[in-house]
Amino acid sequence: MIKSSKPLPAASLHIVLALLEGELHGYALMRRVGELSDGAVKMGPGTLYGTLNRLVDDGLIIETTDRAAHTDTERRRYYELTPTGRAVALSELARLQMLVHRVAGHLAGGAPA
Amino acid sequence: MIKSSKPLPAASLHIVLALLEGELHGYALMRRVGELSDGAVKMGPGTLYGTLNRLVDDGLIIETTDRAAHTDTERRRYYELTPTGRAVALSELARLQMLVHRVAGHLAGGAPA
DNA sequence: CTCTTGACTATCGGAAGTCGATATATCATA
DNA sequence: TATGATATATCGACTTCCGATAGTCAAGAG
Repeated sequence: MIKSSKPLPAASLHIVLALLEGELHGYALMRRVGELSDGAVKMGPGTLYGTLNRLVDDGLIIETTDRAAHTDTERRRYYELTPTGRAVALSELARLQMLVHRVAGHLAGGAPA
Repeated sequence: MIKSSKPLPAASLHIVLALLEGELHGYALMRRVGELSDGAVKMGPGTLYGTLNRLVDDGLIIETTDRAAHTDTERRRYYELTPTGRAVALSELARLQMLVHRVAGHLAGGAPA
């Protein structure tokens, strides 16, 4: 099996998970990340924009140029997952699912792994 | 309403989740955290022991003195959750469950929350 | 007995990641 | 015109993470 790279840092993780639902711009991403955890996770601009650039550099997301082009007055920058980014997001999701399932399962029934 | 504090950093999170299953010593914790994610998360000693001390300082875990006392030759230091720590762990687990559920649900059917 | 290996705790320093404050600009509403 | 939400961006300080390193102890190999 292909050795998957290390888990994404928290901010990157939340961003790619949010982007599984479709392209978003930075500010919307900030809100969405908060919504997905009922406000438990609050990502400020300092974290957001730096992380966004890192994700672009790492090839996990790209800025969707079409959208930016198609309105003149648009300040928003939309981002979407690359195929790689999507794979990473799904892999991270699976990791979380497994973690949650195992811990919760252990609590419920004391069922062995 | 009790203002829930910020999400735990990754290492702390994994440690308290692992300790929901019962007390463990540092080295076992290292292994368990890896097991819970099929090796995806690898916590080295540098991360482990610093984090452990921070969690003790924050009152989320305590060293279980009884176990250490009851064998002479025991080098191991066992840790368990405090009531606060347990509450935090469960709250973090719930947060992850919600996140995973929402993202996965959206993928599956586009089903609304 | 000695040598190696694995269990186990521990610390250090640098790198990476996070956060709040701040800045700037647009737009809607009052 | 002034307030507040939208929207992007950067800075510096702080927190967190990680690999390397080090040391002790016990068990098994030679």
